[in-house]
Amino acid sequence: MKIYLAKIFSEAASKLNLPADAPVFFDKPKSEQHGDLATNLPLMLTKILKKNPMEIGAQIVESLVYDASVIEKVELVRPGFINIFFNPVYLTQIIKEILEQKENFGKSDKYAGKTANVEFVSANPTGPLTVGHGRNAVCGDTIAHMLEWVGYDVTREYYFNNAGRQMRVLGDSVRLRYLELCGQQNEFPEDYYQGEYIREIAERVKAKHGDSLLNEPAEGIFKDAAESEIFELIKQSLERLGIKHKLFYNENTLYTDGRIEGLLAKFREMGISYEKDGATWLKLSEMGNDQDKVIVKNTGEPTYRLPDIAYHITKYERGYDLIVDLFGSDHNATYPDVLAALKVLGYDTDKVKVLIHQFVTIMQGSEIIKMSTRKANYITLDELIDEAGSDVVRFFFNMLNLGTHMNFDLELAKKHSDENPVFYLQYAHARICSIIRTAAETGLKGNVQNIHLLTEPDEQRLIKMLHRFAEDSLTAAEMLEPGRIATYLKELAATFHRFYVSIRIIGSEQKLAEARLAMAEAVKTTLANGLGILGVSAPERM
RNA sequence: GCCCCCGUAGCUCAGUGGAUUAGAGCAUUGGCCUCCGAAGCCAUGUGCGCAGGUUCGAGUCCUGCCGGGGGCACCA
Repeated sequence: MKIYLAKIFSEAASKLNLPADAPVFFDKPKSEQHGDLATNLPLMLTKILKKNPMEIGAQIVESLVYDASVIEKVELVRPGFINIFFNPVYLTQIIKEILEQKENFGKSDKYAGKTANVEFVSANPTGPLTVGHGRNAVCGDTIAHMLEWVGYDVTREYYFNNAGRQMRVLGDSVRLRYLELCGQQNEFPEDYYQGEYIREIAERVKAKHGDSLLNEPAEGIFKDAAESEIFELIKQSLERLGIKHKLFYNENTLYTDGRIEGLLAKFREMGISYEKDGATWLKLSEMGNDQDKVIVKNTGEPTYRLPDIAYHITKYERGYDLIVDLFGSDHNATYPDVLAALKVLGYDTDKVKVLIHQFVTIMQGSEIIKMSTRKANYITLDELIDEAGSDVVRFFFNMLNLGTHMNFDLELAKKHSDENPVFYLQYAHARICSIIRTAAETGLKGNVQNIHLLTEPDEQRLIKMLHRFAEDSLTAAEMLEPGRIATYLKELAATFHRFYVSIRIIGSEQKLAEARLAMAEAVKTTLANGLGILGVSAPERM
């Protein structure tokens, strides 16, 4: 649609000898009276041509050559907008397209042949996933879906670290609980993992090994048991939300395959690292960042920055066209270091999109719940799924833009009533399914032969919504914003519900009824496709 | 002290520099089912944190301030 407009406008522009690079930009006007699409081109050209915008507009409109079966009317209004009205009959053709393309309707092949890597969740296996991780998990998966929707071949990846201090403490936490179970009282440090799941792991270790591990160090059996059990829990939680990573990348492999050493050598060779106080520093201040940072501690252990850089290099080497990292806002200070280093090393950092989602504030009633894995003060993602269900959880996280500081209302999420926004969409889908069932009983079936009859305002509004799907889902993918899909679907559902109450399908004149039913099926398909991107089910009945 | 994010209706949030009139949902109040599913529809509102600036035009861009969240470790 916009492509066609761009074409006829550029033809007009060349006739008028207007600058070819003029910013032709079409926009959906807020008011229906202003047409279906509008451009402010005359206003934009005022500056360049130093002429009255209305004069420029008049010339453009005069030179426009368009097909009357596509565009019904073009009008110029003050102070310098050109409004375009589409031909209603032409618009109805979309219904035919949708019913032919079915689950593929709205997809784009714009990025076909490209590959993308989406790294998300990436929580270390120190405890069950919390509601806070839920946002990252759901949005990451939806972003991956969106990229697939527009043609990318996507690798969903989970990066984790099973070495380091956190994991030692975890192993030792299990060890101490085990000793307790064996009758050896001990002081359980406050900064150890307090969660009940630690005891459960210790119980299973004891069931398997009895008292034989009294002198076993934390690092071995205890840590390994904790890691594998917790990782299983995490994978199960994710699976309940329909999330499956293709690759779990262990930070440790970066050490065993020599990448860390190699990278350090490279930094030395390039003269961008130096030794001070027994530690190795990276000259980030020379790369435009605030200050130099330590990459190897005086204990000889690297800080997270070094493996992070090495890890991203592996992503480049694996040849992705797009690299997406989704982090919580607690990481917002770390990624600039990594990007700066990559840039100095000669990598194209434009390929990397670092997305930061803001934290989730959990509200239970009016009470704010502060969460901490260490203190075992949290609501797990599993508990939330138990109570609210996967669809609600996915929709809640998907319906907000990443930058929004989210207030997650547990009470609302648990309510299976009209207060819960996800049901609004699912209901529209189920309602259409019901209509189709009822119609079938009387032998009525959708038919695209007569869709040109759909010219009522409520029908046209709905048809125009259908036109927006492909474009809106492409924009959502390019902007990496799941919330846009949800916003679109809410509008589509609302438009359908309004149509439903004002216009009858079954019971109207046969040809009209068939056309309307075909349109309803198109809406159903579009809703299902959109919900599919979000990972939310489209039920036939509720 | 510095950096990132946010501030839109009572509440949760949309809003890609444009048009007399800034939108949804929930909550409130009042209507709508002998008729395709009322988990729906219609009606109901003194709202863009404050102050400047850029622009023909600012919720949207810039600066400052106020308020909230997250960071600024030889923790990840």
